Amino acid sequence: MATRTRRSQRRTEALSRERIVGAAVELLDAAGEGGLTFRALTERLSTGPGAIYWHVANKGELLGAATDAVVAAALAIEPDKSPKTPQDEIRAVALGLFDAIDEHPWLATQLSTQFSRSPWGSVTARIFESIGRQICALGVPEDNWFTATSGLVHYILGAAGQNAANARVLGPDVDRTEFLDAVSRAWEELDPGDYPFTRAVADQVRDHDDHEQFLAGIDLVLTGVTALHLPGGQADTPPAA
Amino acid sequence: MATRTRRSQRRTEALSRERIVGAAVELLDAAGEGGLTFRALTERLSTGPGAIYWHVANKGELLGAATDAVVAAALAIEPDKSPKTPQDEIRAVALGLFDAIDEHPWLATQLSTQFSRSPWGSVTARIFESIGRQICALGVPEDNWFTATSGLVHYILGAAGQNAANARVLGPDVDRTEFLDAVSRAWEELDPGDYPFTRAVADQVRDHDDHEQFLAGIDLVLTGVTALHLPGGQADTPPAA
DNA sequence: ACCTGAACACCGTTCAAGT
DNA sequence: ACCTGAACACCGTTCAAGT
Repeated sequence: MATRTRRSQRRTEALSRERIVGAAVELLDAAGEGGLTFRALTERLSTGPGAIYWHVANKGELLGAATDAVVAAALAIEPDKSPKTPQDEIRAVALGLFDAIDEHPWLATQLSTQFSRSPWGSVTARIFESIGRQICALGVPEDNWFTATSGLVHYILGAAGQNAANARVLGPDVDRTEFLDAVSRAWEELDPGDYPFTRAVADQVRDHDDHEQFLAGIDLVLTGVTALHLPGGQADTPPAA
Repeated sequence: MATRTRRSQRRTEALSRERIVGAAVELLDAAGEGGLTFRALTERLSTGPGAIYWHVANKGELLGAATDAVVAAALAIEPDKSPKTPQDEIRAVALGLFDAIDEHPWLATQLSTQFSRSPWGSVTARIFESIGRQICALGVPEDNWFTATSGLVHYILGAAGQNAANARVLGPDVDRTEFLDAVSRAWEELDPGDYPFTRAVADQVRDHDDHEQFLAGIDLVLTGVTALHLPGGQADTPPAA
């Protein structure tokens, strides 16, 4: 408690939507979803709630704007190292999102919510589009475009979100290997009768690299995507009888 | 407004954790995450907040218990029609979750949260385990068990969640095809320069069957899972150069 | 046009007190 | 052991009033 937040704000600096969104991101980063409060926001910006409501419709819109800002920055990084395969392009976008969610764990929930509330609005549309284009470039037949793209996006968001959540379960400074060790031990103590699989998989958790694990999942889905339209593989012909 | 909730409660019936969880599920179903309130709960059960806190530690625990109850019911349905392939088994579990989330949309957020907060606790562990066993039965090499299983689980939760959210975007009685039509049209009106892919995929959205689409995604991942360990396919050997 | 800040209707949670 | 209900510290949001 009594954590001094910076008072550096020149109170003369004009209030703007951007400044509000920036402060919102800072609060979310510092204390998660619960940290974004109109009281905290007014204190940090040294104004009253009315001032904020003049620039922003409500808390929901503010959350959306914060999400937009962070994701847009993450997707914009990519410079133009020209010759890349569609797979590499997909991995780059996926890793960009993975790292953004890792830095801003609140993004995971927010993106899922926003993605489902209005898929064609704002950021989520850009994510869908950028993955979709590569699916298309991969030579996937048009019938499978939608399935393949949304499959990938769901995996990316889900896996990245879980990783971020794992990272924050304990304090920010807990040793990663120490934490994974604890998880692994917890799994190993499960009832052997009820959880044989989870127990067997326990040490795979212990020493896995986050990025590697994440990319392995991407490749898994990509393998499925490309295998589907090879001779003998149709969407309606499941992988085995 | 002024929606009459049932007053049928015999006030003499003893308060119990089960009865509280049951009421919580009803409130969540009726009005979503925001509908679960200690005031609403006390009214429905005709008690005070103190009584509820005697049976339940806090709101988080109550949400967890509600999630547990609903998912356990969904996974328990499966009778023993004996001979099934692992794929069929996976599809059955996936569809069970899909339908449960469709009936109780709040489950999506809740499961993701719970899944990441403590993967080894309660329901999420059971989901992971039941999918994992089939992955194992599929002959996937042990190295890929964890990746394959969590990939599938993420897809299932993500896709089911999005479907449920879509279903509730408009009122519960809006025609499905009418809604999909609106989405499709919205996509078609996107900027052709920025969103060529999304526009191209717009009519695939218009006439898709939810279950079919969902299962196609499952098969896509399953194809990847099984293809990985065929001759020539290793986890570290991405689907194309 | 932009900002102030008191006020409103909520929320989760606690706790002395009852039975 | 189980329940009551007033009270506390918080929310998001509004709005008359100022500049």
